Amino acid sequence: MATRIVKFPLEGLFRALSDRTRLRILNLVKDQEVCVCHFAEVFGTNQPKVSRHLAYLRRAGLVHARRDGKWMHYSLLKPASTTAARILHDALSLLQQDEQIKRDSQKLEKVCCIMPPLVNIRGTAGKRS
Amino acid sequence: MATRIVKFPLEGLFRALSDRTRLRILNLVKDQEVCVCHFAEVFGTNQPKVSRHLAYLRRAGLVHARRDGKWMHYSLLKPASTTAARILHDALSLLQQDEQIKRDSQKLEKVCCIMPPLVNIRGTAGKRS
DNA sequence: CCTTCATATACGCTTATACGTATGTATAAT
DNA sequence: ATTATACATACGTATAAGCGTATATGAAGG
Repeated sequence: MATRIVKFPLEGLFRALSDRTRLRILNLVKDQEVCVCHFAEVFGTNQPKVSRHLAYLRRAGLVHARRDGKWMHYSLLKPASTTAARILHDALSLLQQDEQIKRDSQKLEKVCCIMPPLVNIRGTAGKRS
Repeated sequence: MATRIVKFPLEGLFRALSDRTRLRILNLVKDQEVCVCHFAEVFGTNQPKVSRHLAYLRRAGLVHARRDGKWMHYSLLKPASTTAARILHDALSLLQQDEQIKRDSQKLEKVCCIMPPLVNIRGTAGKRS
């Protein structure tokens, strides 16, 4: 909890939403928990980049992190303010018109099916469901 | 028209809304035309700062500038996208809960009454203090 | 033309963002 | 205990924001 991002809720919310990667993340966690490796997989980018944006969103209070063994699962956290929540909701619904966002959603669907939390089905069978 | 700000509408909109001064400007032009000197007066800040943020909002397509002799009057320009327009509307309505924003609106009301566009009624009536 | 007023932009500076790469940390497996 | 995995953070760097001050531009008026 070192650095605080939002001094006044609204600027903070908008700044959090002013980055493409963060919008893409929020879109993926819109209605499901997603783990870090899946973001990186879907976006085709490196893990630290994803982690940094996730940390940003965490500090902004927009996502929640849940540890599950070695994995971290992120989910959407609705803002306390109902209007802020509405803005976020509107933003996410408007995003659905974007091609890249649509592709992301489709990719996530595939990736999640192919490898549940991750491709860790090592020795044992479906460790993860 | 030199620099373009918005590559993808949504990030651009959010970035435009991620600054306190710009939110304050948008609040004031929410339902009336306002000239530059009034922004500076209400915010108690210098004119270049206001002009720069107005230029930003102009490039982002959020405000419209109308020249009237020496004065420039700015007004709100609804985004083409209806959802973007809704986000902007929601943002502005949520802003009404902010104390500084409320004070701004009140100040503008006074300032506008005291000096129409500006103290430019020169020969005719009272100047301005 | 020269001045004044209203506004816009240029300049120099400081701070904030975003990034890739490298390293740290926590959990789990061997 | 050592190693591997999943993730977080530190570091260095490049670029963008935002600011105050100075200056340019454009409209009116003398």
